[in-house]
Amino acid sequence: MRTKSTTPTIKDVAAEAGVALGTVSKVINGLPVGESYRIRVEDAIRKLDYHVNSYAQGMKAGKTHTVALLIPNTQEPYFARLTYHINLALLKRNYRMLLCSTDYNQTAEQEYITMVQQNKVDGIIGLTYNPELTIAENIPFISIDRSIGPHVPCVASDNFAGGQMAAEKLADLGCRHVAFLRIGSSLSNEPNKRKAGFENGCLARDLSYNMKILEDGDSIDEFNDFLMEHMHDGRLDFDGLFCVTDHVAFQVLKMLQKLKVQVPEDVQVIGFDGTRAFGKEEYVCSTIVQPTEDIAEMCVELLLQENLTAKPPLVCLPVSYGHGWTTRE
Amino acid sequence: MRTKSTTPTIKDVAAEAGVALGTVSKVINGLPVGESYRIRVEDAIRKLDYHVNSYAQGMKAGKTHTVALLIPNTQEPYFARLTYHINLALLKRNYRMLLCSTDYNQTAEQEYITMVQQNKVDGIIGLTYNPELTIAENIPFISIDRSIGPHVPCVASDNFAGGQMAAEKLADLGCRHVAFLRIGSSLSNEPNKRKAGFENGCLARDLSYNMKILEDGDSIDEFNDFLMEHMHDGRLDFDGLFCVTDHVAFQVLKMLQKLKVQVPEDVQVIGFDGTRAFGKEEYVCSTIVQPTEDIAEMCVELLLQENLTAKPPLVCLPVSYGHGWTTRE
DNA sequence: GTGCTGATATGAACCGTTTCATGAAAATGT
DNA sequence: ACATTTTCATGAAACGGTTCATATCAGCAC
Repeated sequence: MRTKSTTPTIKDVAAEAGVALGTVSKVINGLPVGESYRIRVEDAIRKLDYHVNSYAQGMKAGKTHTVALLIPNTQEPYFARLTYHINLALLKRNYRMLLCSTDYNQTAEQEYITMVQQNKVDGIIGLTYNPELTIAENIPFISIDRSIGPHVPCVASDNFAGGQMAAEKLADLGCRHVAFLRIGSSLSNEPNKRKAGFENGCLARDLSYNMKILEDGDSIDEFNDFLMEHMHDGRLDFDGLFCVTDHVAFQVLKMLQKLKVQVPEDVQVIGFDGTRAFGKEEYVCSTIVQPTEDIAEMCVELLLQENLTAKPPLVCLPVSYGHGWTTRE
Repeated sequence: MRTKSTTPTIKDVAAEAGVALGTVSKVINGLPVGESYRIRVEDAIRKLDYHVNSYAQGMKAGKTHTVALLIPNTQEPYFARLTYHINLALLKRNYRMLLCSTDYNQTAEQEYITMVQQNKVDGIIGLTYNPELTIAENIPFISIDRSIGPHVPCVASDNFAGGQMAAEKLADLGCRHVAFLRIGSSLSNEPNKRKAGFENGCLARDLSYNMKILEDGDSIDEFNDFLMEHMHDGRLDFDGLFCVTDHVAFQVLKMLQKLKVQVPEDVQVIGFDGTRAFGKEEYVCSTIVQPTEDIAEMCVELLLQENLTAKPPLVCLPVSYGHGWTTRE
């Protein structure tokens, strides 16, 4: 009657196989071991249904095989998509993900960083607009969409090219007068380059353009005011519209509907992100699609790559055009 | 020149404060300790910026303070919402969440369970329709939306009441002839009770009703066929429609648009879940709202509650009606 | 001053791994 | 057959905490 009720340890395996602890460890880690030993150990592992305790492993190695993801939430489609792909990319490499939703709360963000220190994660992937975030130099950090400092690599879509692509697409679709609507953080960040790219594209394709730039605190209603200003005799004085995100596009489309402006007949609209209804249906509007999966892969790759030499400060990944109902063609 | 570059340990704190290891441990865990000792230790902790290594803690205690969430993905709105709230509920209790996206892959699901054993999580919260899932009895498991076995508690919305509520709401809104559209797993599960609830509500309110029940593999186009069958002279022969999920409602609304049926003038539509555009805007359609936050809290509560005595086999939480553009009023 | 009690600080042992110095056995050379 | 080298299994020590049996000491009674 000597049933060990506890989960088997490496010691139990060693006893069962009649070998030393170190030998079992080697088998587990795929290190060279005599064939007959290997077989005996493998049999014992099977017999006992042994699984390594990765926390004990981690404690010894000083590595936790865990990466924290710092992100405002997991409900907005872009964030949900990022979370999903980063999680997958990490699991693929046998890493765990510690999800830290910050809800744009800056205090929470800093607290998470501390918590993350307690949990001894191996690194952090963070999407944060907190300007005051301080990042201990000893923790590897990859930032998404915003350059935090020279020692922190930033991964983002090629937002400039995306803005340019939006302008060119509108030009291709026959627009002559276009507008750009933006709301977001005034902090220097990658998505802000969409504006410059768009301007660039407009100049290249000889489009006249207007802009309305809001900041995070501002009311979305100001876009409505902007639209009204540009209505003459029930018609807008532009025929193409580029919104900084699909979310903004969504809100503006509702305003346009109220104003009885037909989309895409009277004005064509392009958003940014590549948001799909229910995460899998068609695009909610015509859009510049962010390569979320590639961004996720790149973040994880950069974070986990061993040779720390020369991590690039900024990686821009190519975007593509996604057709939705808000443009013709 | 004896700078310890490594992170400080409890030993360093003890040395700094001039006390024993056990004393520091007690301070950390809030156990009674002489006032003068406590102060010295706390000063030392502050001075060294010490943080406990929770993995070492966990190894000794045999607890990992980690819970696995087994869920198909984090992109579909309902799943994203669940993920978010479960994560929050766990963080609140100082637990970590290991996110396991299964993408409906049954092999992956079972593999995750194994992986989860390796990682020695303290428990699992799972939303899975895998009928073959075997769950080791020694791992605490809480199932969402589906009863897996007598020893596994199931947490869900009150789906029966939700179906009933949909019927009653349609009746209140003036409908006389209604229909129910469902696609989903044929496995016995909680969401399937929406049908019975709806029937019940129809009978109570004297509504005549039709149903179209598909199974997971079936083509969504069959709903289109159903609609066509019920079109006479360009009008549907029912004036209220209940869809098993907002996602189905979304797809059916597109079909209705193509068929030139006006919503909500010709037919009013109610979905289920409480999906919001971009996770924060208005409901994408009129809907029975699942109390996601309560479900999350309940799962976590049930999973972590110490006294294992008498865990309820099924917990149903009340739903509510969420008004969207697809119903009048 | 002695003996007893209660309160509380101490540190060795342990949790489940990995690592590495040690030494035994096998392989090779002459 | 013996010396030398190579190979490789062994198990103690360490990782950073917690626990608990033991040691220390102050307070009190006589």
